Order: sequence, then structure tokens, then C-alpha cells
Amino acid sequence: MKKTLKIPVATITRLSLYRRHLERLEFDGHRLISSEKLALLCQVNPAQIRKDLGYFGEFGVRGVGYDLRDLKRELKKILAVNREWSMAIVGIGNLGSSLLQSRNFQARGFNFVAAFDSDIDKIGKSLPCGLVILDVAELKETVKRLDIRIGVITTPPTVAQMIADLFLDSKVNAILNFSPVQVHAPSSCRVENIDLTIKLDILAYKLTHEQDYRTGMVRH
Amino acid sequence: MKKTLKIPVATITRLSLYRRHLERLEFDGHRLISSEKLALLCQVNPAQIRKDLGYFGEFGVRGVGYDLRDLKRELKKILAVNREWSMAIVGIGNLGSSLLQSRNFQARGFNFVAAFDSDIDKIGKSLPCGLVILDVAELKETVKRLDIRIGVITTPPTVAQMIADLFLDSKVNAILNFSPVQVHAPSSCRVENIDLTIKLDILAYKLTHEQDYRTGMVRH
DNA sequence: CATTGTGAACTCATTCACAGCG
DNA sequence: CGCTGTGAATGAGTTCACAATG
Repeated sequence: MKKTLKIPVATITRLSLYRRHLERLEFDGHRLISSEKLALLCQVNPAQIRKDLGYFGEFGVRGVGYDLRDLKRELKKILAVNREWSMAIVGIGNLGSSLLQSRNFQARGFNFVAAFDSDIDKIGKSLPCGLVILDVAELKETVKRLDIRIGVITTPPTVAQMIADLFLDSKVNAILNFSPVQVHAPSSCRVENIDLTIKLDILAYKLTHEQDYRTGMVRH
Repeated sequence: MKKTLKIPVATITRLSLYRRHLERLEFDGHRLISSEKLALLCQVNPAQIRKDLGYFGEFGVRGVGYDLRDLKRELKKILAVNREWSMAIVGIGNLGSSLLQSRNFQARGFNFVAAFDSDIDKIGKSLPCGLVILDVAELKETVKRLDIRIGVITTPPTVAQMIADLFLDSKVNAILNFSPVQVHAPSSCRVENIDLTIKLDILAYKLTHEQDYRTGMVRH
């Protein structure tokens, strides 16, 4: 077992990726996997996988590989997704509604247990997922009552920071922010941004500048 | 002007971020900005901003700073967002529908000009955005006719790779993938993934492991 | 003896520190 | 004088290469 030295976020991101591929492999009936085969699937370097796992322990058998089921369980433990997480969402527009209807999160233990909006026309309405839209004024109390640990922001950018502050004040210290602004938070709060416009900007840049790739045939 | 040496993707991501803040600043009536002030807003190091810009030219005035309007125009030129981009989307479920209704993209020159699905019940239906859902079988022909350059995938994961291949075959070499699987593509095709489940895994990890932060009061 | 686990080498990115210049 | 632009120094993350081992 290694000392808990600083672990790159990139490593955590990859662990999540490995887990997804392991699930797929297990579903396909495999029992054993080598870092080389997994690396091929994940499009990373085999040493990278071993190094990433090495931060957390020794999970493989030399000369053999990794037991699929064991490794998956270990990864879930490391990622802390071997439990249920309660989430609240604020901003029940198109995006918010679609996230609430997605079975993708529930299936992985991430459950929306409260939905908020400030639009008087929306408050009180029932959603297909079974939740009733609450007034953001009730956020703090609800967070406490339902032990909500993750806040999701799908509001217009103008109010995103205000909602983030509301979450912070309610001691929700993990925020998934979909609005295209940076929300500022103290280091006690983890913020992950999912910014669609930045991704599009990157694509536009690459399409225009990386002409050399266009004709390239090589894989890698 | 610098030689086009390899530019980190992180730099492009930040340029997009700078641009957003500049737009905000311009709206607020500012005309001039220093790397230090912008850095504060973007939560990055001032030297980082100057280095990022330095890849593409000299846009500032020593002793003064950057002209806001000029810099914004330069950034838009660099990012290639000083033009319109045509996009197609495949998979008109909840997420797809909500993206189609978002005014956020249109406002930045990213226009959905075609929407596809394979569900016979959806094909032919009109959407609030004005588009009619087409059969994916028509994708290749439509891409050519409308000069579509960016493909957006909002299908279930099981068919994501198939759709990606369809885009590739149609010479669409930029893909924005929302399905929680890695799509494999030749290096001639740029793929950006927006993976909600990975972000949640990261939050769960951080919430559980970075306890030390929890009590931390310090900023930054 | 195939494959893991890991120190060392390397590559890439960020920050420093100051020269250059309006 | 103040702030940009940038080479040099530092730091972080990835890959190599091989010793360790079931």
C-alpha cells in the first residue's frame, strides 16, 4: 500500500474510465484482464494504468493480470461509488428536465432527490421523475432534511453564482455546474464544470488549425 | 509572431475562458484590461495568460495592458468562432431536445441545421426549434448538402460508435459526444467528450478523499 | 515466463523573474 | 514607471525499462 501522496485529477478521471470498460468486459463474460489489453481499450499507455492503480494499492497478480471483478470492486471503492449519493438540481429548464429524466445517474447511485426553480409558474409542478419542483427558498432546509451532498446547477448563467452561494451556505460542498460561467467557491467546495460552449470552441479551433491531421492516416 | 509550435489543449480551453470574461468586461463598460486583472477573474496565473497569448502574437501594450475589444476579436479569430458553424445532432431524446432548444449555441455561431433519430415514431416530427427529425439513413446525404462540419451524439451508448462511424464516413471530422462511452476515431477526426458520469465520479471521489479541504478556510 | 509494480528518465505545462518597451 | 513578452527554472504527469514475483 502506498502513502497518500498527491494524486492527479487525471488519474481519477482515468479510474472512472477503466471502471466503465471493466463493466463492459465483465458483461461480455471476461474474468481476467492485463494492463496491456485494458490500455488498448481505453486508449492509454499500459504503464499509465499500472501507475494509476499503484497510487492505491496492488491489485494485480504478476505474470497473470487483474481479476476483473475484484478490480472493478476496488475501483468503485476508490471512487466512492459503492454507495448512494443524494443530489439536488436547481434550474428546471430543458437541460435540467432532461437530466432528471436520465436513468444514467440513478443506475450508478447518483439520485436526484430534490428539484428547485425560482419561476413561480414552475414551483409546485410535478415532474416525470416523480419529484415536485420546490422554491429555491426552501433549498437550505431541504438539503439538511434529505442529506443532500451534491448540487447541480442548470440555471441561466446570470444566477449561477447566487445558487452556488446558496449551496455553499447549505453546506453542500460539491457542485456540478452546467451554466457557462465560472462559479467561485472556497477550496472547501469541489466544483466540476461541464461547459458545452468551451468544448465547441475547442472543436472549432481544431477544425481550423490542425489541418495537418486532416490528411493524416496514422492511428495512435 | 511566433512559430506554430505545439500548443497545449489547455491553452485553447483557457483562451475560450478568457474570451468569456472579456465579453463580460466589455458589457460592463471596460475598455482596457491587464493580465493581472484578467487572471484574477479567470483564477489563473497572470504569466499563464501572457504565455497563452504569446503563442499567437503580441496583442498588448507594455506598461498599459490589452485593449479589450481588440483582444476579444483576436481571440475569436484564433478560436475560429468569428464565423458560423453548422452542426447535426443524432439522438433526439431528452438531452438532444434540450440542446436543440438552447439559444446558447446559436448565439455563438454554432447552429443545429439537422436533427436525426432512428426511432420510426420520431422521424418526421417537427421540433420547437423548427427542424424536422430526419432518419439517420439520410445523414450522409444531408451532411453533404448542408455542409455540416460538427456532429453531436446524444444517442444511447450502445449505438454511439455506429453513429460516430456514420459521421466519419460522411466526412464530418469533429464530434461532440455526450454518450458515456469512448468513441474511437482516426486522428483525422477531433472528438470531444462530455461525460456527465465521469464528472460525478470525480465529485464522489473528492468528497470522500479530500477531507482535509473540508475544514480548510483558505481561498485558492 | 508473462505481467505487475515502480524508480528513473523524459516530456509537457506552469510559474518565475526580469529584460524590453511604450 | 508599469505592464507585456519570454527565456530559464520549476513542477507535474507520462512513459520507459527492468527488477520483482506468482
